[in-house]
Parts: sequence; C-alpha cells; structure tokens
Amino acid sequence: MAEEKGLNFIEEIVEEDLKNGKYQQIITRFPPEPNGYLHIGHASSICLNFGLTEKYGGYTNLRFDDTNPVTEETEYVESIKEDVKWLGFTWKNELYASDYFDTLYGFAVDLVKKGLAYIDDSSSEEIARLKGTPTEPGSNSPYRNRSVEENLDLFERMKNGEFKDGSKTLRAKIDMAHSNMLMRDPVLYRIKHAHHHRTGNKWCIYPMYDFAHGQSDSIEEVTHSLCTLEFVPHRELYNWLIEKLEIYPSRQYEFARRNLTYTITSKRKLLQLVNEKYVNGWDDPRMTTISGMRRRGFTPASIRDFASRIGVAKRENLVSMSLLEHCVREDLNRIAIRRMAVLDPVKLIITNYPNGQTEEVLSENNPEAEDNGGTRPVIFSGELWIEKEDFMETPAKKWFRLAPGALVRLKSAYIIKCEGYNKDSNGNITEIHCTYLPESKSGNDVSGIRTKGTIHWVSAAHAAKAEVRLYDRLFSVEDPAAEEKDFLEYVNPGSLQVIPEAYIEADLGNAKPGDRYQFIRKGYFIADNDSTPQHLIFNRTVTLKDTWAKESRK
RNA sequence: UGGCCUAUAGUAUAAUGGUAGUACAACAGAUUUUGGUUCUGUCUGUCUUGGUUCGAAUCCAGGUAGGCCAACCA
Repeated sequence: MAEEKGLNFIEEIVEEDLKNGKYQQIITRFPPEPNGYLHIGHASSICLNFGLTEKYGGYTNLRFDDTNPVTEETEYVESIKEDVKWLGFTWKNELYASDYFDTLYGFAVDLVKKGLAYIDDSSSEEIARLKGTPTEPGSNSPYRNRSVEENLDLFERMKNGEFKDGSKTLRAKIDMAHSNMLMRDPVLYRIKHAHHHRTGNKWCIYPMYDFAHGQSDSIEEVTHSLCTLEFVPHRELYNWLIEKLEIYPSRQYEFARRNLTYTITSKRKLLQLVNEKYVNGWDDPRMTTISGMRRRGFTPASIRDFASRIGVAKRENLVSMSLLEHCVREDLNRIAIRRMAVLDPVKLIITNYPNGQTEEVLSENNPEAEDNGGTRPVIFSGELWIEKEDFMETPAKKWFRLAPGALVRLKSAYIIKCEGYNKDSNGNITEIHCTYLPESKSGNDVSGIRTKGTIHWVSAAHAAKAEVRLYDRLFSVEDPAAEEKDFLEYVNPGSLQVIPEAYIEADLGNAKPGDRYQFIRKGYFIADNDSTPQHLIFNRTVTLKDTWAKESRK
C-alpha cells in the first residue's frame, strides 16, 4: 500500500466542495497584473491554480488584472503568457479585467442606485485623514449623504471626463468605524486620464482592485479564488460586494506566499535590480524570475516538482534554495548529456605517448539516461588540458587526484602517473608531466590497477573554446529583505564569474541555444540564448554536489 | 495599543481525538572510470501554561512569538 500523501488545506476544501455537490467542476484563475515579470513565487501560484484543475477536473483562466493603466504594459503580458506556457500549463481563456470595464461600470451604477455607494469630492489626503487608524474609528465624509440622483449624475460625468484626476472618487458606503480598515468606505473608482494598454483612451475612470478582482472572478464563475495571505482582510469586502451586487458567489481562499533563501520575490525590488543594472535584464540568469531561471537552465519539470514539494500552507516560510537545486539536479541528471570541459586549464604532457599520435576513446553520453545514452568518440592525444584544481603539489589528506608520483584515471582513457611539473617565477604550475599505462585503456584495462580518482580532460590540439558563465546566488544573505540595510547592500559581488575561454570537447561546437549538458565533475550547463557557433556561451545552471569541497573544508 | 492570520526537526510539509511521518539539509558508511548518481544507516521536532478526554500536535481558554491591515497599488 502506497501511503497517501496528505492533502493541503486547499485540496481539502475542494474535495469537500466536490463531495457534497457544491460544484460539479472547479474553476480557478491565475490573475497577474501585467506590470512586471513573473518570478518563482508566481510559479508556485501557477502550479497551484492549474494543478488543482488538472487534478480535480475543471479549468483555469489566465486573467490579467489590468486596472491600473499607469504601470501596465503589453510587454509584460507577452512575457507572462510565455512563462505560463513554458511551465507547461494551458489556460482555458485568456481574459482581461479590462474586458469587463463596461460590466463593472454597470455594477457601480447598481450600487449607487441601491444607496450603497457615493461620490466623494475629498482629496486623497482628506480621505486618509478621515479613515482613522487601526485603533481609532474613522469619520464620515461630508459628501457621504448625497442623493442617489446626484451620485448617479456625478458618476456619469466622472466617466465622461468632466473632472480632473484625483478630484472625485466613487466609494462604497459601509461603515467608517468598522474594525476592518478596508470596510471604511473603500474607494471603488478613481479618475485617471491615462492611456490603457488595451482600452486606449476609452476610459478615464478605472476600478480599484477590490472592485475588479472579485467581480471578475464572479463573471467567470470562478469557484475557488486563490490569493496570498495579505488579501485576508479583503475577503470581507470581496464577500460584501458580491452579496450587495447579487452576483455569482466566488469564494476567496488565502495561502502563504513562498519565500526562497538568497533571493527576493518583490516585483518592485526585481525592477530595481534591472533598472539600476545590478543584473542584465529581467532574464538575467541570476534572477529568480521565470525567464531568468529558464535562461539559467532550469527545467519546467524541476520547477513544478519544487512547487509540489514545498506544498502550500498558511504560515510564514523561507524555503531553502538547496531544495530547488536538488530538484533541478535530479531532473538534469536524467536528461543532460555528459561532456568534458576544462574551465581553468593547465597543460598536461604525456611524455611516453608517441609524439603527434592521436586516438579515439569512447565515453558515455549519460549513464543515468533511461536508454543508457550510448557513447561518443573523443579524441585523445599526448597533450591535454586538465583542471588546475585537479593537481596538488603537496596533496591534502584523502586527496584522490593528481599529485607528484600519484596515479589517476583520465576519464574514459588511460591511467597516468605524475612524474613532474614546471612552475613559473610566481610559483604557478605551468605544465604537468606524466607517463601513461598503455595497458590501462578504458574498456581494455589489463593493468590490474585501480585508481581512487578519475579526472576529466580535453585534447589541447582538438579542443573547441567557449565562454562559460558561472552563476552563484544573487544575494549573500539568506533573507535580504529582512536585513537591516537596504537589500541592494547584500548583492553578492561574485554572483557572476565569466570565463572567456574555456576548453571544451570539439563536439560541443554544435551546441544550440537551450541545449543542456553536464560538464563532467563541473555541473550542469545550458547553451545561452546568445550562443553562436562562432562564439559559444554556456551558463552554469547548478554545480554538482561536491563532497570533496565539504571534506576539504574540514 | 483595535481587528485579523499563523505557530510540528536546521528548512518545508503530513498526521483531521488513537504508534509524530516524508522530503531537503547535516552526519556516518557501501557502491562507483564523474569525490556525480545509487543504496544503507544516524541525528534533530509538536511555542508555553492550564483545561476537556481513557487518550490531545489535533478540541477549549490564557499567555508568548511572528505576520498582515491606516495607496485614488495589486
């Protein structure tokens, strides 16, 4: 018996609603505002909303919450659609809150007619002053008791553009002494003579979030409207408006937003990183935007797996980046082709290998692939590049790699023995001299020798070159937003290390943007969008787990 | 100092009045032509005080801690 994984609290609600026949199918929506790029937090929400209807039947709409023309742009709409698709989800309808502006206007008129809304001439400062504070009740606006006729007339003239921005608002008439600040006559409509990315100049009044979101849910007959915890106080207003408007009763449920260590998930702060050039755009691979993670080499499957593993709940949280890394390594281990690349090279000469001779050795493409991956030929010669860090002049304890007199296996080729090395005047190793054991060739090893260590290499005369970009966490502290100083103070100066010329297997010259590899012993990499055959660029998605790094720190 | 929300290993999440489990992390070991992968094992937890109950992580009350709420943002 497979043990049943417990349901999260939202799944429980859905199962209950389905079981007691409240709904035949469920409808959810993913409602981004098109004022920025989607990030890993949105990915969780996308997985939640789409995952629910995939699991229980029904569908999910993509609805842009575009009620503030000042901050919203078509560029963001396009990126959001691309990101949702890339994650592997298909929305039923592509919708916009702005599609409902006429209906919403009608709803507002209805509310006015019912005596439940009024036009207020107070300035925003005045409204704020009369609002009171969380501990003190507010007081009524002097305009609160206008007649229905006057309100109707003024609202229509607001719509017709007779008034300046900020001069009037439409407010719900609820209770200025309510313990919930949002119920103290919330503003429903404001005047903005601004160009909207979809409706152009048709409107000069725009509904507020509270008078658009729930109403849009209702129009679409969304059954479960999921949002983050900061909207909990809005639920009372959400329900009040639905009740007074007598429209379809969508229900709002709130979950805790997901936070990830060493990153930030605030659109405002992400925008700041972009605008102030801390990163190279929204899709910089250091960004935990979905587009950044895509360029970094994360797979949709790994992000979905991550979202499902962290689950959903109502308590504050800070999820460890190591879980995300685990998810992507697990996926990439299965699908990434193995190749050899030397990032920080030192020359290795095999002194007893016949001068000018070359030969082909066979190396595995991916021992972890379901179909075994097959093999590829790699050219071997007497002059190779290996990693500087694979040689130690005076070996540490438990050192399995090259050192004077030590034996090590060259991956898929021969066992070599270090016979000597050259140093320059600064003490840097410039060249390592080895002999090889001809009888130790991989696949035909009759040497009887087993080495503890295996290192990777490329033939110096046959290697291709590539730019390699090594990425590390963008911030040097776990929770930059919670620190004393401004979050920008904690940007990790070493978050990007560029290697202009790494030596790579010649075969890698054919890499196309988006191709993923494991550079053996170095990590998972993806060919960057800007990579061309003339100038190859690889981004490191994530390192391999490195138990030696841990060991050597002891 | 009003209202609302939350509290389970280091982290994230299960257990729905009946043996506190899983994953990641950490640690130890086995395997390994990647110090990768895989496998085995170990460590660590119910915020606190009362109450209800045969029995409480779960229900109730008080306390404590954290979060949210005073944009014509969403």
